[in-house]
Amino acid sequence: MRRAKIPRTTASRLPIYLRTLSDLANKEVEIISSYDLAELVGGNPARLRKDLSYLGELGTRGVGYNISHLIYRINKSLGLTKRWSVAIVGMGRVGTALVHYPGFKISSFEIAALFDRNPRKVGKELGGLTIHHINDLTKEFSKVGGIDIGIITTPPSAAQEVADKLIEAGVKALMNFAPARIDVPSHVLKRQTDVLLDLQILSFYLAAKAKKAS
Amino acid sequence: MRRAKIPRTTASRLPIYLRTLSDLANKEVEIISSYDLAELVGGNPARLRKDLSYLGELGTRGVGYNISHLIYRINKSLGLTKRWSVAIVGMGRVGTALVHYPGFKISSFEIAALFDRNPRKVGKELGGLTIHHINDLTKEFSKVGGIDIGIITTPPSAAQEVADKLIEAGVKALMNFAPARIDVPSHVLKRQTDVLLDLQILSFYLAAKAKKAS
DNA sequence: CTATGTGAAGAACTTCACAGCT
DNA sequence: AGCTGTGAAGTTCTTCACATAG
Repeated sequence: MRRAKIPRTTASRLPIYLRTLSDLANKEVEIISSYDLAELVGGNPARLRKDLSYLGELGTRGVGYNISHLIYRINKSLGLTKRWSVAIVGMGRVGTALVHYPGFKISSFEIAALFDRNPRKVGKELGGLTIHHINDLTKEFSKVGGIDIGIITTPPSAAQEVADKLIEAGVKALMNFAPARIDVPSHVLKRQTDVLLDLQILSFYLAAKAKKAS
Repeated sequence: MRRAKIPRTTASRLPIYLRTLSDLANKEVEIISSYDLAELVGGNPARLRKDLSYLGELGTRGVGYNISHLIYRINKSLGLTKRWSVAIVGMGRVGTALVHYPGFKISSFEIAALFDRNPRKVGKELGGLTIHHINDLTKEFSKVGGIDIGIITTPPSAAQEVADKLIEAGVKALMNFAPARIDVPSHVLKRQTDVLLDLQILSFYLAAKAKKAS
């Protein structure tokens, strides 16, 4: 009865499907075919159907997919029916931008604690939360009943140290915005985000295209 | 004489190699083996060698790779020997954070123009640049001699409109930070960045692990 | 007749394992 | 002897094409 496990490539596309489907739901669309949805998300309809088939038989032959049902099932597969607690460390411009990111409000992710090393920032309020000192990480974590995900928005030089502290305090996953590689034990999940790396990939394709044209 | 074209997966790893190699160069390391470098970037040494082999025969058998030579060649393959002009549209928290991101200073990307729609922001200075009104996009572009890459940091509702304007003004690539899908003609490159999508992917693996443990 | 679900074919990527240089 | 470069094997992902269901 249990389905084969979801491939990594599929998992990374599910959030994109989810966003597009939510947009459609807001426009009161109820049903969509794999062809139309593939067009919207950019991809091949067969791949889309196969992706969705990993979650179960969600469509109706001859008709298409019921959007709200699809949203429900993707949410479930992504583990978004649970609420995840998030802590942000580093209240510079990036950390502050994250706190004010409106997307969080309607998401499954709840920003539950903020930290910084700078004594001038500690004690200040931001988005309804008080900024605490990094050294109080463990203490504050237990106050809010544990943190699932740590987001690192410190300067690169502090990233590894902060990662170690977050892991010691019990986070299960890290999202690193600092432009520095961090090492984590294998039981901790990690994702790295960096504008510069993304721009460099763009540059690669830009340069390739320029060369082909010449 | 010409090498086979570089696979997409390789292209997306080259920036990571580049960062690690630069760190090593700063520590005065001169030579590294595929084994040691693979360990640092996280990956299989054979894959690393194959990746690098697409750029040419860069190593010395029995010895390893010369780091500064490798940096030079990766830079070249990524098109980073050229300078790319970047415009940022949307001077909210994310746009502002980008302007102050120190990584740009030593990169091949030069922020050449800033735009916003809000009349209260237009005319202000930010990181040595004046913020212009979106309607002056084309005018300002020609002043700075053209823009290669447009970065969108507006609210989602404005993203498509801004994308259209940027493309009309001649950008060849877009990087979209707004949590909205944008449509671009096939001759324009596009990359999407969104914390929420990344967190949802993390959530998927977190949930999968939790299920396995139970 | 329409659109899904999916084996099977095909393409892309990874890893192995060893020949080939230094 | 040591480490790269790379065919070949192995794995994963994508796309095709059609049986199947409504």
